[in-house]
Amino acid sequence: MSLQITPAELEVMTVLWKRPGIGASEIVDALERDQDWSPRTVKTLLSRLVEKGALETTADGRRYLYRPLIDKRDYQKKEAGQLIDKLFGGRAAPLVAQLADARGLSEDDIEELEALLGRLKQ
Amino acid sequence: MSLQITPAELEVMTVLWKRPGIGASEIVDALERDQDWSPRTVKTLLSRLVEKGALETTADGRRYLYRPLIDKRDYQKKEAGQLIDKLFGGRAAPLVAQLADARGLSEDDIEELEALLGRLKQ
DNA sequence: CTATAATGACCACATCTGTAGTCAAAAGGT
DNA sequence: ACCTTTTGACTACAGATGTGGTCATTATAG
Repeated sequence: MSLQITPAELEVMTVLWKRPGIGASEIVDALERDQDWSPRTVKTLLSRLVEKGALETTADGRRYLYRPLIDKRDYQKKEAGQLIDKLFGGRAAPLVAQLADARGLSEDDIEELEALLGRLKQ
Repeated sequence: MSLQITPAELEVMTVLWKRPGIGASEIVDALERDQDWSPRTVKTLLSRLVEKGALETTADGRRYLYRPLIDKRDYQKKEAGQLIDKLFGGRAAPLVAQLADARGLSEDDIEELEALLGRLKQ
């Protein structure tokens, strides 16, 4: 069940998580700003994602509309879990410590985390 | 400068971060418990890591001792940063929220995070 | 209607990764 | 002094990945 999504494919998923149900050309446009990919490349990534079961297509005239079949939150959870297991001994706190050290936490981050911790303590 | 370390290679790095300066056979032994790799496979990973500049070797008689050239903390920071940039819009708080949701935070985690936040607020 | 543009299907290809085999030199047991 | 074992060097090879081309069909602008 753990379909492997490569970094390049993730860029495509990110676009579709934001705007599910768009066609290939819109995806190409959306990616043009960040990536320097030919439309062919994006098409290939789309095909592979469909093949993998990460996207579904619905016909819309002569073209397809694409929609994610995997949930963004689920994917985030899986990736975050893998990271802390592989690199942080399965503990969340050291991860946050490294992040704080590497790039600092904004006031907002700190507040948000405090609120989160408050909620977790019931 | 951003030398790419693959998941398999990371297993080797993890052993060497824990016990820098050991030889190939010790590394093979250490990995035998978790991975099911032939000694040949481990050797290949070691060669590639040396080639990439992630490890250095020092001769010890007819064999090599291996030592990490990249710092574990730096690597952790880089990976954590990449994860939140790619998947969490660069914000730490949502990452922690997902982790909490996916696997829960222990009492210890919560305490540690609170202490960390306290320190960050000066 | 006809030339052009857009779209999907299929194909190509170098590099990276996982996973190991072969070989030769050196070290050690007997 | 040999045979075996250990170790490093070199080689192999399939599948994944990044990157993009060709072709045929269909829609669209004149």
